[in-house]
Parts: sequence; structure tokens; C-alpha cells
Amino acid sequence: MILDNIPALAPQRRERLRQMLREGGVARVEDLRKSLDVSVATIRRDLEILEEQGKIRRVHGGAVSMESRLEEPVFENKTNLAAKDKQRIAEEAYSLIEPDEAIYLNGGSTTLFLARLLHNRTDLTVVTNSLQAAIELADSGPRVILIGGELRRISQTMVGPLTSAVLAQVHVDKAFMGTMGFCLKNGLTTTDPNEAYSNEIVAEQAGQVILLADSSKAEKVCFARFSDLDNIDLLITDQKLSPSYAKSLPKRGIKVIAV
Amino acid sequence: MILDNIPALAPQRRERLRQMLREGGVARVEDLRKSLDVSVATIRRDLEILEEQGKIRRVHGGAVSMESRLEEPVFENKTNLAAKDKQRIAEEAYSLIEPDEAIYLNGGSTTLFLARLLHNRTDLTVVTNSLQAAIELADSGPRVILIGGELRRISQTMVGPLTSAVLAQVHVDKAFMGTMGFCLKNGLTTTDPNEAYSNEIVAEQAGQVILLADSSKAEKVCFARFSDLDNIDLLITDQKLSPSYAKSLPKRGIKVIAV
DNA sequence: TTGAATTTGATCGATTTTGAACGAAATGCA
DNA sequence: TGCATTTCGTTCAAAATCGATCAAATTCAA
Repeated sequence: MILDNIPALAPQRRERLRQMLREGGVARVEDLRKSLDVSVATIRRDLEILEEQGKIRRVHGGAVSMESRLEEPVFENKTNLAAKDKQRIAEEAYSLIEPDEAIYLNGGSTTLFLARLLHNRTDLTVVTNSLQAAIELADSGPRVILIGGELRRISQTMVGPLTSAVLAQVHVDKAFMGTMGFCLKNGLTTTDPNEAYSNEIVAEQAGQVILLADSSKAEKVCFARFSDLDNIDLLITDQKLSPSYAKSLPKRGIKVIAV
Repeated sequence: MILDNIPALAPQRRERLRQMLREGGVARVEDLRKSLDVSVATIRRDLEILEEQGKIRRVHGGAVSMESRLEEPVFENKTNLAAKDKQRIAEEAYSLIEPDEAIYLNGGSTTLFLARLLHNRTDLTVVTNSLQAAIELADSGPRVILIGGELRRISQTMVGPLTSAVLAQVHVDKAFMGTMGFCLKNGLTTTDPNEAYSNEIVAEQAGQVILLADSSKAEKVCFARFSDLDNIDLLITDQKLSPSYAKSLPKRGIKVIAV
């Protein structure tokens, strides 16, 4: 623990507030006050400033963090089983990438795992609608082409009609796609039609479509459909996929790799 | 441990200040005074100088180091140079934004300051090619449209021919543009032709073009030109712009606001 | 050494930050 | 619904910090 006899500088204190809120997601004013050893008035003023900066949102009794922790629960928890599956799926996907290829990554945590493996691959071109993937590769790595469009905050992806403008002008060898659900009857589905729109364009144009989906996605159906299952060339999933189901996919022309 | 009875020379002392701040991240004026055995007035003067150089940021009670102990970021970050001027310029620019407008922000530190003021403006639509601006607004704020294109790492912006695909489909009321240099004869210039390309498209299409440029940019000329000075409707700059120069601009049809 | 220019330290009014007080608003409970 | 409790926003005063000013000290150049 920290024992500041001297009061911390205001920005320091606000940074700690921000962090505490980020970690817990929410916090009450009273708890924050006790942790930082200042008056509630100061806490309130700090929260007001952080709200002004868009970092948090104030609610009665405390505040909630507004910073996207979409993937953090997955990433921080290395012991998390789902995270391990996703990591393995991403590694398997990585092994399929050949030199100098152009690949597509859509939004989602599995494809973000894959993006994290690409820092040394300056030979590649990565086309993506995932802001987080672009951020991950913003410092170094392959050539990054982020397709334009409207930012969908909940998924941190670029979506909407504007995406087609860029997608129409590029071609990728392999599209690595995450999805909310895949299903023999209903194909690939996701929650948001705008999201589905760009996925659909990519799935049709890509040289090869490779689905990255852990077994929990099997036979899940969401609102917006973006592709037939037949469009898929390869599914990389984990070993918890039921064997009978796994056997039915090759009959539809889909190769399956279970890692 | 330390026995400087001999008073350190001013540059040495400032270097020590810089180091102490870098090590601790932050420090209060009083502690620095005790460490260096000079008066608070001297500390304050030194901090002022270091702030001007962008090495630190002064806050009430002390200062925060702006130099990461980790590696230097690969992209150039001029956010800390003339930060006060840029903040004021951004605030003036903000006051010009009317409800429900669509605005454009290009890359650069001044426009990033402006982006930071927009967190509450959910009425706006922000079109930008700046990855950092998009990140700033990724969690809350206006509607964000990031134009597609290739990521130029050094400026963290989306550039290249693909940008025109999206830009052709949107219209903004006001374009707030940063630049590397503006010049009566050579117009607006920046270092990279790809960067210039998208700037040029925006400057031609926008309802109003508002140049955000601190006075150090005056009469600077860089490699790639992207607009005549006559395209500009308004220049927001700081008061260090030479009065004679400031007077010559209105003759070219450019309103000048010096903050 | 002398004198000008710069740097430093001290002073003091102005500004900022903080904590406490209190009425207003929101929440929980009967 | 009505009432008790908690939380919020505002106001105010105290404390800390800041910026401006000026005189003393130091440095530099002749």
C-alpha cells in the first residue's frame, strides 16, 4: 500500500481514480474517498473532470468507467479457458499465413489475438475494420489498412455503408473472420446488421474465408446474417466441438481444424 | 550522498530537474526545492522553461514528466510542444462549432487537442483520418467516422488513395486542419504527399476550412502542398504571429483569430 | 575594477485547490 | 404514497500555490 503523508498531485490522484474505476468497472464515492484519503468534495470534483474527459460516467452514488474494456477480461485472464482456446485458434490461424499475403481481420477477440501475433510480419498487408487491431499494430508490424466507416462503439469496429467504398478497392488472399454464431441452417450471424454488412462483402470477395470460432459459437444464431456456411473454406475451432457436428461440416465443403 | 555546496549551473540544474521528474513521473515544487536547495521561484522558472520545451507539464503544486521511461514512441508526438498555445487554439476552434454539425479533423497535435474537447458533444459528427483522434473518441462522444486508408505510422493517420473513397461520400460543414507550414506564396504544405492528398480533397469539399496553426508554422514550407492559402476561410493562431504578417492575411480573404 | 546584463531570492496580491456546511434531489423502505 | 436516509451540487472560507515585481547577488565583458 502507499502511505502519502504528502498529498498527491491532483493529476496523479485523478489517474488513480481512473484506474480504480477501470479495474472495478464501477465504484462508489465513499470507497474512493477512503482509498485516496481526501474529502468527498474533491472526489466529486475529480469525477466531474474525468467525466468531462469522457473517461467515466457519473451515476448516483459513484461512477462507472467508460473506457472500453472489451477484450481486457479475455486478455488479462491468461488462465481463462476461453482465452486459451482463442489463443490456440489464433496460433493455428497464424501458421496458415504465407509470406507477403494480404489478409483481412474483422472485429472480435479471436482475431485480435491473431493481430497480436503479427508484429514481426512486415511482409504482410492487414486489412481490418477493427479499431483495436489497428491500435495493436499501430506501432509496428505489417502494412495496416483500416477500412473507413462509422465507429461502432460497442464492438470498436468500423461499420456501415461507407465501408464498402474501401472494401471494393482491395482484395485479400485470406479473410480471418470471427463471428457471434455459426449454424448449419442459418450460416454466419452477428448481432448488428451494420457489422454484418461489411463482413458479407469481405466473405464474398476474399480468396479464402477462414472462420475463427471457439466451440461455444456452434449453432448459435444471432440477428444479422452475413454469410452462408458454404462460403467458408476452413473452420478453426477448439476440441470441445461435438464430434458428430464436426463431422457434418466437411460434407458441406468446410475443412475443420480443432486445436 | 549528494553534496553540492557548489551551486549548480542553471542548465545542469534544469537537467537534474528533468531527470528527477522522469524518474518519479511527478514531483511537487516543494520537494524539488529541497532537493536542489534553491528557492521556489527558481524552481518555478526552471519548470516554466522545461514546459516550453515540452519535457514536462506543469500542474498546480508541481509538475508531471512528459517523457516516458519506456522507449520513445515510434510516431512523432508534438503534443507537448507549445501545448498551451495549441490548447487555446483548440478552445477557440471549439467555440465555432455549432450544434449538429459535421466537422473534419486531420492529423496533428492541435486537432487532437480539439478532439479532446468533444466528449460531451454527442450531437456532432466527426470525420477524421487521425487514428489518435478516433482513439480519443472511441469510448464516448460524437459520432466518429474514420476514413479508410493505409496507416502512416509516423503520423498515425490514414492516408493514400483509398481515403478518397470515403471522402467522396461525405460532406462536412467545417474542416479543422492542422498543417506543417503555411505560407503566402506556397500555401499549405506538409511533409508527406499521401497526407497532402487527403487534406487536399477535404479542403476542396468542406463548407468552411479553418486552419489551426500556431505561429511557428508561419512561412514554413514543406515538401507536399495541399492547398492554396485562398482556400482557407479562417486562421486560428497564437499571438506570437508577427502583426505585419497577421495584417497581410485579411487581404487574401483570410480572417485571423489570434488567441 | 567597473558597469551592464542576467540570475536569483523574497515579497505580496491573485488564483487555485480543498474541505466543510447546508439545502435540494435522489434513493430505499414501509 | 410518504418518510427517512443517502447523495448531490453549491457556496464559502481557509490553505496552498502561483505569477508579477523588485532588489540583491552573480556573471560577463570591457
